[in-house]
Amino acid sequence: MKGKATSFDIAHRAGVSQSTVSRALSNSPLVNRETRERIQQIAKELNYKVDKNASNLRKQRSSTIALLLFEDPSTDDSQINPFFISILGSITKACSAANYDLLVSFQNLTDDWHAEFEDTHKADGLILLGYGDYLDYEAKINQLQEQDTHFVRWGAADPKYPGISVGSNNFQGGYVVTEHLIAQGRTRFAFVGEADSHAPEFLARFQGFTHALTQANLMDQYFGQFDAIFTVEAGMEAAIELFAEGDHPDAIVCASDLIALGVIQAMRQVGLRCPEDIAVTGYDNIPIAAFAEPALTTVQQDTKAAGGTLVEHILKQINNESTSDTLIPASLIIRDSSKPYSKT
Amino acid sequence: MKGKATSFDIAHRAGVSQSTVSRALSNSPLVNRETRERIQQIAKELNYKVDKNASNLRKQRSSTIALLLFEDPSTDDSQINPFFISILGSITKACSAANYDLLVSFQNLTDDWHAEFEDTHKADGLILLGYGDYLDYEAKINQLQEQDTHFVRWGAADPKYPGISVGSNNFQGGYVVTEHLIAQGRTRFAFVGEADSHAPEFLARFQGFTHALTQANLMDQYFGQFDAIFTVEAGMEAAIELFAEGDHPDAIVCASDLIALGVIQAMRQVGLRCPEDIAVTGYDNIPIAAFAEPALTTVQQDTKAAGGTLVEHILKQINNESTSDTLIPASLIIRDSSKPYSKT
DNA sequence: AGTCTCTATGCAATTTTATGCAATAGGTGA
DNA sequence: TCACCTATTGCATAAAATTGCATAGAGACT
Repeated sequence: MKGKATSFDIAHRAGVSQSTVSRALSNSPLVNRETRERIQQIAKELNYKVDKNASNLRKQRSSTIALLLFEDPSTDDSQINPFFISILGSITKACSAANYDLLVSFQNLTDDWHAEFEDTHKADGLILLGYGDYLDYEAKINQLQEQDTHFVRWGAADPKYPGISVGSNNFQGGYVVTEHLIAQGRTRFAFVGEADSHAPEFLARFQGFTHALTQANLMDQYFGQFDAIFTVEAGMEAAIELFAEGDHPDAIVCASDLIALGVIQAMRQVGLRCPEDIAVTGYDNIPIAAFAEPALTTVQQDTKAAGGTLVEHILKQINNESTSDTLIPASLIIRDSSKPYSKT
Repeated sequence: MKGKATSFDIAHRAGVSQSTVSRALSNSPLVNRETRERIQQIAKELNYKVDKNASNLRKQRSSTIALLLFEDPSTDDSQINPFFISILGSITKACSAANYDLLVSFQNLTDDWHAEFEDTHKADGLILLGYGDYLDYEAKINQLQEQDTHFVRWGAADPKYPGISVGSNNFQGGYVVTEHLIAQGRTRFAFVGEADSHAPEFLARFQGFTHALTQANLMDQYFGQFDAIFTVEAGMEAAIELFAEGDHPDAIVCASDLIALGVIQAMRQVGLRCPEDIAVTGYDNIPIAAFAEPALTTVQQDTKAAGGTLVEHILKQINNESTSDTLIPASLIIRDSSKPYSKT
């Protein structure tokens, strides 16, 4: 047999028309059960698979969604934020559960990605993943909206950007972990992590943090906030800067696990013990967190729900159902690094 | 304007035929420069993009490659092997550099993925990523070969499987790290990591390890090999088993960084110091390795070259050029966890 | 018997682009 | 002037599937 079999080949063998084959293979009730089974049998024998391009062209939909991952161009491939990886896993699974394919693209920011996927009919919708704030990001999001492209952003709802977003409740996460430390008897707090509009996630965690302190009347003992991007290295540097002040806090809330590990590393270098001298908490619950020394108290984002919700929202948009911004609750994971004084 | 513009719309505006538009947009020398520029100008104004499905259908190729990631189904989404993630990054970049799209799919092993992509014309070729040894894996690889599907496997060349493979030189990696430890004065070695056909990568590292020991005449002092899958937890458990023997080695070569971190953790629990009592090495150079306590000596696989080479091989196959198995050299990264006795 | 209904199937149009072949125009050389 | 060449453009078709509409045949009811 030359080349792949087409629906015409099957039609010929089954002695029916090609349209009947098409219907039979999509389990249409319009075709008699016996005929349908016979056709499906022949299709199996010939190893027939429907041609996605022809099918998509006719149907004017691709059953594919595109995942665009925006990363700080300064970080190299191996430095991809572990949280995004985890969410990528759950997105692929949610897609395949819905019988959608997934196109993945790491964007560098110069491309005209805004038209690259839906306009070409490569994908029916876009998932935008990454920490916001890029060159032209806002302008391109606006253009997506104008073009009626289906898209969902990962991140907090933000009036600056149009369209729907799905995000983790970073405010609540920052709040509960701080509340936990307060309950453990800590009183003098510092926060390590950028807390400005360039990193809205970190900012929200910081705001949850200060909200908890304010509620507990601990703002008068507040030690300060120290910038750090999401790496171990940045955490170490920030901690060194923090300790340079002579005095030190008794609890450090970090905006990510990697930062926390860096902070603990720096503490070890200056002879401070965790949690005896300073309790330290992270954020993300990366695989290593449970096995760090000490085991790291952290906040876990529900990546499974995140991926599933993102896909769900995109599918709803494709089907012209309405959606709205969604916040996914985060959960506190208590380990040794936040143990109270009394336990030492 | 209703719907997206097609090449007919442009033809109409430009007062030429649709075929001329098609040629002009692909920069064909068959069309007059002035006409071509006029057409491209109009296309830009109308925000026209070629319909990928129609184009693919006509051309009978998709300019897409599919990445199939096989993972142990027992691990959850967040446990994806960091090495694969890193390679994923370089694959996406290599693809976009070659103007190919990338479909990503995490396979559970029951699907008939072997026909799911190229037979449907969703992709022109397949990259198979993951540790081998799955249900029906061999049978399906054979079927791919029979169907003349273009594919490249990640992993060592293995006569059991047909087709081309690209892999990291794990034998050499295991060899150089062991050689390094020997040069540091270590003599009594243990290996932690599975070393059987279920984990061919680990096995090759182990074989490089024993080769170095044999060459240095240290096999009579060989302490033993202890099974562990690639997690921190498995490393801890293996180490506990190892220490249960009463005696201990002075160097432990681990099959992955996470295992090594688990081993160091277990050492700390039984009061053994690294590197003073036992030198420990990892494999993969994950982001945390440089900041572990002590900083971990490890072997780095060149993921950038890996992704690029995988893509290159697939593209060659698609263009009917010949390719052959490729081994990518690994490089040793020396840090504190392998310091010699004398330094203590 | 005539008509009506219902089911199953076939026919033909449609989706958009790429491309082999034909055609046209304008110029050149004999 | 005719034949021919070259450069450009248009025509028609093919790629493989989906789907609205038409219709054949069977059975039912009047």
